[in-house]
Amino acid sequence: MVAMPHPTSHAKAAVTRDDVARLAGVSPAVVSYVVNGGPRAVSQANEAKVRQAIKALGYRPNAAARALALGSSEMLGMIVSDAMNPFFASLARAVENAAAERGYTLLLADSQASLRTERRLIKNFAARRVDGLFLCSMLFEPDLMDLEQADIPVVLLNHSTDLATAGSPAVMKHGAGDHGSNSVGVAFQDGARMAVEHLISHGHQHIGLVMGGNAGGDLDAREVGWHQGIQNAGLTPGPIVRAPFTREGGHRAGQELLARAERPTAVFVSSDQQAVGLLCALHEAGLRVPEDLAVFAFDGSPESEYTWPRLSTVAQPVKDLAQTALEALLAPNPGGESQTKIFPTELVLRTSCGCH
Amino acid sequence: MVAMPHPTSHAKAAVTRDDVARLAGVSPAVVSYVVNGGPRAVSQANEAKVRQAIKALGYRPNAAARALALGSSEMLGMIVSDAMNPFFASLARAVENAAAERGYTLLLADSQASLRTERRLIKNFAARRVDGLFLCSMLFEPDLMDLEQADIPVVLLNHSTDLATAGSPAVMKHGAGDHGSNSVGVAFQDGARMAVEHLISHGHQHIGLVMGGNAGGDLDAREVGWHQGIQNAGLTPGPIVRAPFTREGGHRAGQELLARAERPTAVFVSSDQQAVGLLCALHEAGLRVPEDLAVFAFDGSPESEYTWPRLSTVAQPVKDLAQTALEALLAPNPGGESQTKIFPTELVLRTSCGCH
DNA sequence: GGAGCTAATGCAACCGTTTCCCTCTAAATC
DNA sequence: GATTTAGAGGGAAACGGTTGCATTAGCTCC
Repeated sequence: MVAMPHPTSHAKAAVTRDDVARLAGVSPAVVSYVVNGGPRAVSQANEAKVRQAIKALGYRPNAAARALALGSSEMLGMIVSDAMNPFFASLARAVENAAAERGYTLLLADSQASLRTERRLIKNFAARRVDGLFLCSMLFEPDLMDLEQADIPVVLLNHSTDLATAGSPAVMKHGAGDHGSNSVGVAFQDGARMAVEHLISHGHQHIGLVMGGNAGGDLDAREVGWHQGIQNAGLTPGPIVRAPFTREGGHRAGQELLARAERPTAVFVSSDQQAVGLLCALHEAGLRVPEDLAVFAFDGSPESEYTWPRLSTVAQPVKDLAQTALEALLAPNPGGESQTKIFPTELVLRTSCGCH
Repeated sequence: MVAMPHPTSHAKAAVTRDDVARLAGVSPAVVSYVVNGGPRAVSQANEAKVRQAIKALGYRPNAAARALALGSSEMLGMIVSDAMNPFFASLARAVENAAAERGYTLLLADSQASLRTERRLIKNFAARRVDGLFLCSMLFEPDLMDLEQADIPVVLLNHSTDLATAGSPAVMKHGAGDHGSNSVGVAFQDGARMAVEHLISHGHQHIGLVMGGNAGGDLDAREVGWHQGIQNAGLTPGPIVRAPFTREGGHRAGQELLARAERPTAVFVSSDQQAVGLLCALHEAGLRVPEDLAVFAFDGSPESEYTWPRLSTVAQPVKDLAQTALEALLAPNPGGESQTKIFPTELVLRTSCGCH
């Protein structure tokens, strides 16, 4: 009787570079040169033999070994506070595409609005030696110790430390006083102000605000912009309702707004997602949008497009954001000083504000 | 003048296990034992010294080296066809949470409904030696060659190869004739049938269908269920409109539906996302939901909750799906034969169907 | 007091690549 | 024809962990 391999032992050892070398009749180094278009040239004859062996064996280089030797994982991390939010999802997609173009794999993680989770994820990414990290934190001063120690560059995405900046892509240089990481964002304040000005151009005099709360307790630039737009027009601010950055938050904000003694004729809402919830609450109360209450949202996420009515919103240039953030991450600034890049927003006029 | 380190040379080499060992005055092996609660015991005195050294140096084990030595990356991959779809986003979150509980990091990738991208991602995951892969492919027979060669287990998620199966979590054993990977899904057909039966219980006799198209060209089980529900009641099927699984697709489907000569009094829609677009089109045409046209959707994603009117939908048990898929991936079936686990769905009754 | 045991630890091989450095061959130059 | 030179390829040292095996010290038990 012939010795048979154990039936369940289908654990074929992975094909390694040495196997390829053996089959091709060359040294392991040559295989590496071929695979990477390596630092040294290889004769055409050998290159062909190697490629053939690779295909025959189904060889696939081990990324872990490569990362170890190279000191680079060719992975980038990204942490968002809510991956289920269509805006973050679209931002993540843009970043992933940009990264893929440069040969990087994006590790997307969702902190689920929890600081503990965020910290755990940062540690995890640091251990995995990602080559860089995009952070859409809720905190303005996230805990970057682990990253710094591991010497991993970070760019803060969608952070609005912006002070009134007008015009096109602004660049601000910071000193060493800052937390020392680059950040890329949009002009929250400008965008909000423009939205309010647009509502005013529709004749609204009494404009409320539905504002999400950030964990830091800092004043959100969108709120400042809203206020500014109203004051510039010599009007008095309408009611402010604070609620989480969720559909449910927006819904509750809507109910609360309607319970107030005096109802505004228009509201600016700090995110599309909240606006969706708000619209729902408005309809439930039998109100017409925009006739009884006009709505202007913020983000320009895909979900703003097919609500009822369709949401007018302040769109963030997601692709530019992603592209710029990637560049900032891959080419860390020379002087060691951190930069903040701020993009302008664009008004997307649909029906919820009264247009059309 | 004292020699100074070059100002830009802040490239502090990463702290390694050997550094820790040196500082703690023990051998590198002991450090490993402490970090992993390793295979061997360590004296309390030394453990304390090591932990202190780790903290002092900010040591963080290199995951690549660990993966290389261990032969396991402790990463799981997941590919979805559209990460911006709130349903997939919620599924991914559930999977990520389940994986994190077991110490795995989830690599989420978005094939963006492109087969070429899907193939590229699979190759990438195979190279990274993920310990397993969740696949929400659009194809019924995705190209798993790369995975098989790399001996990476796969589970197909949200695939509905289901033949009419009733009742609670069903398990079907397949022979070797199948593609040989496990799959976990929900009873699409049952769910759709239940939705139709519910619409019929509201008195509807003329029920249409808005159906997404899958790439495979196979008949979607939801369509079968819709048909079955109608036939069981002795009714004749309403119009069928086919459109992509997107909001825009749903919107166009709505316009097309209204352009038909005879309008149904209710529709079953194959996904929440399409239903959102459909609602928008209906409102634009001045129709009332559910009075003029009742709508029943499918998925139970978070976005169904705050539409106007709120969507009645067939909810998929996302958490169970994720949990089960993870277990199937981590504990590959013994006999080598693949299993298919199917979960029942649940009707979430809101207002779009006529309830409340 | 020596054999035998256990607990704690150190040594070194291995995981699969990348790449430096050296050797070897063959062609080009004088 | 000898010497230089470039082009190709091989050997082997990292990279930073894990872990089997050997070693040591400190016991107990006869």
